[in-house]
Amino acid sequence: MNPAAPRARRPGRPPRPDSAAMRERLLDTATALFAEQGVAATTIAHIAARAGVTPAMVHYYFRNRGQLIDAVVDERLAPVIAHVWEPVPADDAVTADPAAAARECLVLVVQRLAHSAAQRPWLPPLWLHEVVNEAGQLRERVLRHLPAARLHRLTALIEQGQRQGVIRPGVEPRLAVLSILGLTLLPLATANLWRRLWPEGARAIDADAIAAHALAVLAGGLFIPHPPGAGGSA
Amino acid sequence: MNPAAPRARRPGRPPRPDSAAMRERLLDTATALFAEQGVAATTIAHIAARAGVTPAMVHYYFRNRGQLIDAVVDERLAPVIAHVWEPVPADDAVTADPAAAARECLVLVVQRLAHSAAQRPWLPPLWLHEVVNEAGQLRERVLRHLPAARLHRLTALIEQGQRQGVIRPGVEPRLAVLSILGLTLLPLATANLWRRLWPEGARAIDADAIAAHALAVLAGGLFIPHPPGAGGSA
Amino acid sequence: MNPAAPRARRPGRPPRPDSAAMRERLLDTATALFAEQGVAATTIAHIAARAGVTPAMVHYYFRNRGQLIDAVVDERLAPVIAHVWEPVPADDAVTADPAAAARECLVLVVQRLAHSAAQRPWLPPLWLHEVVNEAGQLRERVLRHLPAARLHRLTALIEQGQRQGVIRPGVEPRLAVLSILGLTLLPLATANLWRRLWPEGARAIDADAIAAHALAVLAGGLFIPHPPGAGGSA
Amino acid sequence: MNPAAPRARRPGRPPRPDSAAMRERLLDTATALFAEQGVAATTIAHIAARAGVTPAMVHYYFRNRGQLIDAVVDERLAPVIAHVWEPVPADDAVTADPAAAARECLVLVVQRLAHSAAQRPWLPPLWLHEVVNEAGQLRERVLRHLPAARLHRLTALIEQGQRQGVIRPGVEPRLAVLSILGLTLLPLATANLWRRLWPEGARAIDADAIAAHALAVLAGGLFIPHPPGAGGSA
DNA sequence: TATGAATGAGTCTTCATTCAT
DNA sequence: CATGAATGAAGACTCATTCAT
Repeated sequence: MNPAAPRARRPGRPPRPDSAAMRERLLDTATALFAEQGVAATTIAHIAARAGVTPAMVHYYFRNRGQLIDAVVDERLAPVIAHVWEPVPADDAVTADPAAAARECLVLVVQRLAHSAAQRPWLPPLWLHEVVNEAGQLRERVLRHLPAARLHRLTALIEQGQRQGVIRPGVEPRLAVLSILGLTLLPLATANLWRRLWPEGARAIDADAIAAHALAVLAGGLFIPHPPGAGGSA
Repeated sequence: MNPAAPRARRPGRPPRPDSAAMRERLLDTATALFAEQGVAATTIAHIAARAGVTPAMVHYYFRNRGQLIDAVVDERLAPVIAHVWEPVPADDAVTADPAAAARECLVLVVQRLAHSAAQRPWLPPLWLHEVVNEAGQLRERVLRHLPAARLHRLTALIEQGQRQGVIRPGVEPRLAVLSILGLTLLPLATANLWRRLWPEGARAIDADAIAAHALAVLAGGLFIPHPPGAGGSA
Repeated sequence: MNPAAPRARRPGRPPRPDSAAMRERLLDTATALFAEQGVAATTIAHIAARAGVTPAMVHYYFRNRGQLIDAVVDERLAPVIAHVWEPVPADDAVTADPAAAARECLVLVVQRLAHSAAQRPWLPPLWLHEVVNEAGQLRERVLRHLPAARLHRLTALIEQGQRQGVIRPGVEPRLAVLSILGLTLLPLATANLWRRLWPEGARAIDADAIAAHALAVLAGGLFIPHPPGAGGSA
Repeated sequence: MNPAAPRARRPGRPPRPDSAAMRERLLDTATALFAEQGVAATTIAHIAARAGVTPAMVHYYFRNRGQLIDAVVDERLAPVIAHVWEPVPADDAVTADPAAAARECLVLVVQRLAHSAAQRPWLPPLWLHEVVNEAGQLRERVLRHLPAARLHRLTALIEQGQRQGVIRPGVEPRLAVLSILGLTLLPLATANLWRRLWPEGARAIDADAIAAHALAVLAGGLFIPHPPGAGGSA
């Protein structure tokens, strides 16, 4: 992350900056721009300009636009996805207390998500872009990297907990995963947008705060049940 | 060099009825395509082709790309935004039971959101696009239409409720609005994407189901507090 | 053929020169350049420049390079091919004197070929290019326009004549068609090249001379049989 | 600014044996590709790829594209041209029977041509390409290697024969050379193209067959003069 | 009201070529 | 001897926009 260094060189001819490093740099630049502007709106020339190289060089490292996008997915997005969902077991082992297991996964996933996003500012916007945009250029490529087994597992845990009566009946288990994403990625992606709506002086809302809020809502909702006897919600 | 001048219609007199209908048609087409493909990826030619007219005609009705986008925001997005948040009072009147008021607003907003989205499939994707995309072409224009006062009001209600001890302490009031959006728009926008992940036969997840789930989570979280009377969650 | 006219206009904005005429002009220009430089070496920009328009306009009339090439084949080459070979009957009717019929066809075809080439200087080079170049960009497209039935017919006539003993035994009927082309197109295509090899003052070799020479050779070869009555040659 | 200077090998000393072999290999590859695809359509990268080396290496052996083309002409085409026309004497010695001399040359030239082409499949297409293409990249370079004296000599022989009344009057002496080329190179270059037009089973037309046919036509034309007393042809 | 014709600017991509190693 | 890295120039093609009709 020392963007100045490579460019501070004499205009003449910079020393060969170790090919692999250049590749990584281009990949970082592309990922960041994809997140900032959207994939469709990001041209090769943009990426090259920000990385301080010629457009032809981007083609030199990534034969064409499609392969550049592939590389971003495979080498940037996929690893994070794998990391975030890793706490959810992929197998179908029977569990005595599925709700407890689910809650545990949930906490870890949300924390990893928030942590990853804090380090990789491109993650939330890029994800929302692709999850959302029907014609998103990363969508199909990202889908191949979704840990379907783990997502199913988490859904199943919640379903079982619901049958045991420890997961709220109004909850739709299949939406649980989306709720996690919605409660974390959307705030993370728009943090500096919504900040405008509140007085500047206010305490900032960082990734930890977002994770805490998401976990609080997921765990117990916004409202505290009416003291004695009263049920939960609408 | 004021390119609009020579052919500008006088502002008062709208084109004849047919013409107005055509305008609406183009606007609908543009909105739909923006939602499907993203604004950046949608060309004037696309819109014209789908509407069965020439590209030149799109320019005839909307002097240029920018004004077309403006029109989409002003005449399609803005009204829905206004409608959805209308249940939240814009004034700062003091309320005895802010949490109850918040809960009421919340229910209505989520329902209106789900209902609007059910009728306007372009709403969720378009919204997520703009909220998210740092350089989204609708972003700034949409921001001008956000009912800041109402959003502040809802936030304030929750804040007050929290001070009264009836809103869960872990909750960050300023994220409440985002939680609403995240729990509804994300599932709505990706309904047919996530559907792929679950067996086909399963009960479909429609707008009502999404609203119900969102409300359940917002109201009481996923989990039912263990022993009767005991506190909520972590 | 008044290339100056359309371009003599004020640089400002030429009147709309009747779209169909413009298309023809571009087609002519493309055909000429293809013949002069080869298809592969002719860029859209070349064509546009020579026609005095912008490259974008060539794309306006011919969606892309492929369709431009198609148009050249379909609207320029194909008609000439059809015209040249029209004298050869396409059917398989039995003929009493096949050699006489063949000779008749041959004369007409060579004359039409020479005549067409005289009017369309692009014909010989373009043809040789495509017939020859294994990867010629017109090749496959031209092949679809070859009057296979007529070519077969001419071959058959010569074969029959050969069986009757009135066509020289050394002749390979299937090469007859190629001999026609070789004896006419090659000289036609290279007229101004070979001209350099001979003194300038000499009598020019025009299309008629080439046709006459080709017919003489085809009919009786270069040499006159030695003694009256004796056989032909080696 | 003489880019060649810094690395130019001294002209005298060739690189070591291996290196010379590589040069030959590259030359062969280039020649073959030029014939297959045309010079304009053949990139350095193509040549390198087929030869299994890097594009940079092609530049290493042939400073630039132009010199590679020069080498192809000088080291591949020129020797064949010289060999083919060698039977025609270059001097202007007086001959008693010019027609007989011409016929002798003709037979040898056609045979050498066919034989050379059989061994070097690139010869006919490459030749036709260059002879034909007004802007052919080999044209000017090949012209310098044409044995003008010999071609003139052959033309002169035929002219003399014609004055002696033993060469058919319809024949144009200056087209004789072209007739030779047209009757051999065109069939040779398009053998496998025209093959498609005839039933697969038929006897193949190889270089010998083409030579025989060409000689038959050149010697006596297609048709056998009408038996008694009759003159030649049309 | 509507559109066909036309274009400048910009996109992705390829290619010949150079140079340090 | 050989090549990976890098680039300027150019090619095909697209697009928003204009304008005369």
